[in-house]
Amino acid sequence: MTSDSPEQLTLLRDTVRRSRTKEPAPITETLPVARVAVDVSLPHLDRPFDYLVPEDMTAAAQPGARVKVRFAGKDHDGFVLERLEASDHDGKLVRLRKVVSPERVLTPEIADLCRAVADRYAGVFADVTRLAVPPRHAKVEGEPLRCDQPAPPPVSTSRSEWSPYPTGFLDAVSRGEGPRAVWTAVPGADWTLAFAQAAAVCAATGRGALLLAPDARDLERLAAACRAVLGENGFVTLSADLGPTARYRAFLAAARGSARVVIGTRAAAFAPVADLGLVAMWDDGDESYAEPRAPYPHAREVLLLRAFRQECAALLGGFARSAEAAALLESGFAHELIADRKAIRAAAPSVHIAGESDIDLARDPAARAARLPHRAFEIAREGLRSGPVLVQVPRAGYLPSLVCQTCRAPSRCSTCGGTLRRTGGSGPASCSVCGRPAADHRCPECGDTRMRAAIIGARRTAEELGRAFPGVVVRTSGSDNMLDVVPDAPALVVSTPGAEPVAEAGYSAALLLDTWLMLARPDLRAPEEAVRRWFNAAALVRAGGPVILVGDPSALPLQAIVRWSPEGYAAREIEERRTARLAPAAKLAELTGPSESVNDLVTRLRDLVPPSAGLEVLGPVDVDDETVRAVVRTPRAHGTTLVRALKDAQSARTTKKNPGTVRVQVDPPSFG
DNA sequence: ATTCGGACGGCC
DNA sequence: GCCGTCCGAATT
Repeated sequence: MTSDSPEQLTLLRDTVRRSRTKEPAPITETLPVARVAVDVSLPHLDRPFDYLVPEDMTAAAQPGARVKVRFAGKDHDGFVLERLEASDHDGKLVRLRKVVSPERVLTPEIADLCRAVADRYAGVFADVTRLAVPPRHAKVEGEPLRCDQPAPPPVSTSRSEWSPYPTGFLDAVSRGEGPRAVWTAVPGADWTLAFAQAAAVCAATGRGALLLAPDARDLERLAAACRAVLGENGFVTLSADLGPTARYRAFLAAARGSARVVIGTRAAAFAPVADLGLVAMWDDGDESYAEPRAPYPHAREVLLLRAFRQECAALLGGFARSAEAAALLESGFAHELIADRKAIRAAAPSVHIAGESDIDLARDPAARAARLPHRAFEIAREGLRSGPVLVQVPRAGYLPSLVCQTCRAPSRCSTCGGTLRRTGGSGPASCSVCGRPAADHRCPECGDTRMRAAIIGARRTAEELGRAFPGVVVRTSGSDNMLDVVPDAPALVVSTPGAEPVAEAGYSAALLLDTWLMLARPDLRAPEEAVRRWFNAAALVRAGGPVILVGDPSALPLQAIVRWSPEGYAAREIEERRTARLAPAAKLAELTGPSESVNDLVTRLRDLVPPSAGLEVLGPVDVDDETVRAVVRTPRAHGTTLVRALKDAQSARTTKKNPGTVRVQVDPPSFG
């Protein structure tokens, strides 16, 4: 056993003496105050608190560091926001209990962003930081830093995915400016390559880029494009389904500035990219961008807040256009980035509508069972000669429609011909179009009066198609078994919306079945959502290839696809939202909770919002036995007033300890 | 006199 | 939300 050195003994004696006599470590002399965001999600405590920094913590307790502090008699986590000479707090300050890690995980830019997001959604800072900063994994912090990447290879402009579009946006990015654009991609475009190239242009100016994809599969494709354009080490992927360890590792790589380009899904909207020059998002209408945890921020809004605050470039890309994106164009916040009509027409598929009534006329019984009109059947057969054919089928359980018990012909309303459905479980059947109850239904094909739920789903459709096209390979892709890519060979690819694999050389044709089912969902956004999914599916078809939409030829959402006019549809959609006074034309919030609590909040809100803001209260209506929901709204121009008042009303409730909690959801992603 | 509980105010 | 304190009422 070796004896301790004199220095160690002195240090040990000093520490022992201090702990025995409870003598505290002295407070540091330089910037002795730490302003801390304490992890409490109470609205009335949603502000920083000041603590004293002991000498031995001063090096580690830098802005962004995770700390433990005593708050209201309990230990809480928190983040150092800044270090100060002195506090403006009148009472006496307490010291930090410890610095959990010196890693600066909540950088000043992200702290500023979290505050802005909290304010935008009437939420609290602590809730947002929980979304922005992943849980710590101590082991990862000790790992050696990944070596710095070589400069990204220059982008070859000749093979640029951006060649069909005006050059203004990328030119501005390359000059280090912050242009903001809504990019409507030409059908068939490889957006992943376009995103990677835009990131490369940004990275070449020495700034960072953040690219978001809606789901893991698209993210993997984006990663492949980034590998090709930026190199293996030219970017880092950040996504919740990496698992906690890998996620924290990727997060740290960004926070430490060793990754200039970050790609990811929803949660990566908060990624601490150093010196941010570009934020980009593909298909902003995809519902997976909506965060399900309080305060329910949408990744699109998070990116736009970032772009605005850091004056960086922003790009919202898609084959379709969301109403929100259209609103950004209207307000002048962003400009349109779109190819000329000629280029679009040259790249677009040839889209036609086949009426549902044609299904009954289909000669082939197998085609009829698969709900294929004769024309769709012909198109598929023709398409199968030269490559894969995509068949999009709405997910099972969208709406249970009814078919004849024996012959499986769709059961139709005797008055208007609409499809029959059962509204609740085993309730009476009624028409989904005119609502009349189907009292004395009789099948026109076989005379049977009995009906049963149509099994609508990709698997069943695949079976029926297999029978209709004997000898043809049938593949299915759905949320549970997603195909990423299909080879350039004849096959029927049956997919639920959003799960469509890309085809190596494009699909030779596509059939979009049961379009009415997607339009009939009881959500005011159903048409916009359906249109987005049809554009996304149809964009996978080769230029000029046939696309058949099975549905009502007079329906405007279907006609938008035929004319390939995402911008026209979005403009019309936003006009409708304006007349209906819905988001984004109005500012709207949903208040959910116990009846008394919601009523209390609404009463307070009425007191806090000046009459000039034009507050409207709809409801409350019962959700279940315990819960009610009210909707409040103002014209968009008074949105900030409404949201601030919601936060103040919530604060007043928690200060006064009024019972019950009310969930406040600003701009709910679905409505109706 | 002592203990218990419920309401209330503050949280650095 | 949680803790500490204060006050009144019940308990010995």
